[in-house]
Amino acid sequence: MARAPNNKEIAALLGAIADALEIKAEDAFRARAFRSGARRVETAPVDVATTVLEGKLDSLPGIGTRMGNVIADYVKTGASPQLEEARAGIPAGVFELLMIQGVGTKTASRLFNELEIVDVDGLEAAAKSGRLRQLPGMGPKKVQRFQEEIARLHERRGTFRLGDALPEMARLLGGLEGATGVTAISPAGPVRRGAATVRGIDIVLAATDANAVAHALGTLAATTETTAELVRGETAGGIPVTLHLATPEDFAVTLLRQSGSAAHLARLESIASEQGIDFGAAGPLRRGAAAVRVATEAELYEVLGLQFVAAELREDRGEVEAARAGRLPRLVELGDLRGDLHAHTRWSDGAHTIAEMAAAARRLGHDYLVISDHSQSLTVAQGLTPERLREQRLEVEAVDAEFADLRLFQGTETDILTRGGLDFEDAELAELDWVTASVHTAFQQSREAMTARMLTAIRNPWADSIGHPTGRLLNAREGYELDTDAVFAAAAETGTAMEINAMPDRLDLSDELARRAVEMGVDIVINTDAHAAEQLGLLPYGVVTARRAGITHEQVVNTRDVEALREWRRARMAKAGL
DNA sequence: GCCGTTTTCGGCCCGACTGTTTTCAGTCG
Repeated sequence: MARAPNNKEIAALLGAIADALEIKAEDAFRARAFRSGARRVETAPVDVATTVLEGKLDSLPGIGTRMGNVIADYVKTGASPQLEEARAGIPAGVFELLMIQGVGTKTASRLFNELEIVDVDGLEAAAKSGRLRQLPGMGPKKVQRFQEEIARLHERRGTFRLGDALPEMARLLGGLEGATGVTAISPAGPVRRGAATVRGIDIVLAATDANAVAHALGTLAATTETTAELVRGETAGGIPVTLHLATPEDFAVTLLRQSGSAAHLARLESIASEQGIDFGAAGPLRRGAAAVRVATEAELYEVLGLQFVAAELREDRGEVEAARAGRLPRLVELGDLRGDLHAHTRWSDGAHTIAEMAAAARRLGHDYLVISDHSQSLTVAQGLTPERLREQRLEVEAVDAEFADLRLFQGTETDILTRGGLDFEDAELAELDWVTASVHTAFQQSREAMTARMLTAIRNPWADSIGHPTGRLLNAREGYELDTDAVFAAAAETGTAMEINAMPDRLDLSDELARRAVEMGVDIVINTDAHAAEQLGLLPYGVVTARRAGITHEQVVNTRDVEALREWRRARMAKAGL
């Protein structure tokens, strides 16, 4: 590991050891110690790697000498002999079973020990054959749920989150741009379009020498194939990489072709053919025998009689028609955002202090930052009681006074309770500058119950916005069942904003739901939900999602400056009768 | 494995929810 693992990664290690120990079921208390250690590390108010290396274990309750050594080994070498030891004797596929929602270590252990199931495929077969029902406690609903979950697992096999692919893309671009003979380089494919999950990384290069490019890629990733037109490889994290080579003359058209999507390109092709232009599979566009040369993608769209279509829009969701009619809007850009309305601190489950978060927001050039820690019902995140909320206000005000050019506001990310109530009294909410309301519990409620719960929250006059409205975790958990149209209709009526949560493991609202929301007249907020200072820098993921939804800066509440933001809120409250 | 001692062992233990039960086991945030 090039850099020291962060708390989340260390927590994942301790959790993985706990998994292995629980599956072995030899010493439940030892397993529990690792489990609680993982939890403590995840919510530790300090950088655990540093703390352990400095020998300051005393400041980490639940982490003793032995677990300290586990962490130290991992931090120093990037590997964990203790994890290997704990896993010894259990097939790797058994741990894959834990990725299925509803399968914990107890079930995985029984599947392995009693049914000799060693991987997801084995579980699928046992579910299908009915053999699974032999296990006591394994009723029809569980079997059906497992089958649904396995189907989802198959779907996302080979897909990677944008949050994992984009940093790799940036690293590759940096390493390739100086390679011999490379005169132009650009991101392409679904990563360029900002898709929430992708199957690979595509890059287009104007380059003369495929072998030189392959050599350069070899220093950055494992190269697997080289031809005159492309070089393939795979990153250390297993993400397939394709480098598409073009001549300098054909760079723009190759970039367009390799940026996709297939559906968007098919629409362009048919427009081109109306004009007697052959799109072709490679090389320049042709009109009859003559090559149609274009220097940029913008020129290419112009030749076709279209406005330039931003890469994020190229999904054939009406953008071609809009481009033809000259109706494409100017999409929201990162530079339009003036602040972040959703961030956590050590007061609940964040890693940094209010002052550290404020300093990071200032470095990003934000005009304002809302401190929005969890509310008391979320005990696992050390949510704030009304008393602690009042105490926190003093600290927010004190830190705010230290920053001349950043306004610090106190908000909350209040839980939406199971019946839709918020986790603070009206009088307490009235003291806050911004209220985000989010669902964190009882995800399994029926569609009707969840929709009613959400509508109640939206109609609460104190709720300014709904955080991560569907609760999805990319490649990990489906969102809860929800009638999103009913939710958006209510939000449009009350003026409650819907969040595009920029956390790369959420991107919630999705691009498609965000598009639907603005069509229905809902205002959008783009927030990071940062739990650490560096995560305040994740706003671009939210912006790209908003752009895919065709959203403009007017539709995003936090493109407003402090005064206009206050005005937006006053207007919303007035409408709510406050 | 951690902790706190009645100081080197013995106790440790989230709560809501679901599905399968008929009083509870397992999962999960």
